[in-house]
Amino acid sequence: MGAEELQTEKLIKDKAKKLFFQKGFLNATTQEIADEAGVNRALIHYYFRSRELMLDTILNETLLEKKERVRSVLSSDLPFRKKIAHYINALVDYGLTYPYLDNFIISETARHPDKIRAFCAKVTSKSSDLISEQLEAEIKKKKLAPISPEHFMVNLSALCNYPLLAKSVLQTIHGMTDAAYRKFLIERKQIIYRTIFNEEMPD
Amino acid sequence: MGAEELQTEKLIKDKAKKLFFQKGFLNATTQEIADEAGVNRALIHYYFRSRELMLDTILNETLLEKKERVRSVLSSDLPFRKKIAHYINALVDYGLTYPYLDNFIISETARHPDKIRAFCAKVTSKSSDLISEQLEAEIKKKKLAPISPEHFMVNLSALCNYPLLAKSVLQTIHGMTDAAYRKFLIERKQIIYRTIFNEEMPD
DNA sequence: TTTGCGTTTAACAATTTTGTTAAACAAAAA
DNA sequence: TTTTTGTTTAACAAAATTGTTAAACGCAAA
Repeated sequence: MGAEELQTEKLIKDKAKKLFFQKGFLNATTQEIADEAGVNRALIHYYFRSRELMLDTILNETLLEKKERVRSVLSSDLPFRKKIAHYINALVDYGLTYPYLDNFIISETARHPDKIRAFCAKVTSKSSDLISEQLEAEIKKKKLAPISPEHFMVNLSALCNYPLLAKSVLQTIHGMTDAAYRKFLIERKQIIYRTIFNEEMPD
Repeated sequence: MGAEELQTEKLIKDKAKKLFFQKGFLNATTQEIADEAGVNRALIHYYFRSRELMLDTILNETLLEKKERVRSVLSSDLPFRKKIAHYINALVDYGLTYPYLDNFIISETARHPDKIRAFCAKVTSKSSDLISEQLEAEIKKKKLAPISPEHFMVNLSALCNYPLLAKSVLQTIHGMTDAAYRKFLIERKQIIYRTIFNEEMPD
């Protein structure tokens, strides 16, 4: 296998990720992907056999990458609030590169419910488990109002991910440029922390 | 025009809404819609001319309906916190019937950015405007930490809508049945209110 | 009854999209 | 140089999807 193979294979995957996860073109055709990568459409079948297998491949890669980032934050031995601050940062930053990733997963799993289990095993190693002990401790110390780990994590995911998903809509409603929306999302890191903890975010 | 026409036209629209907004089949074909409605596929073209025009129609209807519900809550003369409680209720309840509506809009607007303006004009009459005065008053009275109306509304939308969008994923991660997830969503109404206001939700 | 009109269907046509294959090509090995 | 191996392309085939049309159907009015 020459170096070219790895290059073009990666090129195709990168361009596909761009179309699906960055631009949100959930129905991008093999032709559009090939055009984006500047190669012949047949190459997609040469490297991945079928459109579906290519989707599985890039989703797999991306989920594993995201999972690794998230896991390393949540399983670190930082104090609880610092850990959550890092988590918010990681989630929003990752979302800035692939804002439509969740959207893709949602529509993909709606069509192929059988794939959900496999996907979920990759996306989150039940992140609520990773923080449940520390969360309970906080609650016991009366530093936080009682809340289940599940609701706590869903709150966090929602606050971080939704504004990324809904980018085009929110941006239009509030009349923001791309730059302004980016700034809005960065601002949100603090907002989210404050919403969860009712205090300023540490750095 | 006979009563039949209105019946089948509505039947087709209802079944299409079910496929797109309830089941999340973003790529449902005209054939699938026809099958779901138990009619010949050509009827879709008879009533709506093309697949795209039908999508525009059902999305229009649904957004207007949702907008009306939301607007009537936010423009009522209830006290602020009661109003927000109603809003959370309305949003989650509506989401329970059409969990994938946002998802549909997101992917549709990603493909056809020109349509965003039209959609947004229907979905929200800048809901942040409807509450900004009351919000500022709350903040001035020190009953709430300072936050912009935009961030406040995005927080609310995120907390309400994301768990609906991500239903299949969250349900699988936490191993919930449909009934359990529904219960989880109902619970969330209180959770969301508490997350925003740090106090129990009134009824 | 039959005429007319809106509704529904089946069959067809056109387009889009995916998947296949044989040949051209390039670079390294014999 | 020739061969081999892997890469890329163009052309073709097959399938899926949308859109069109003429005819059948059902029912109400003449």
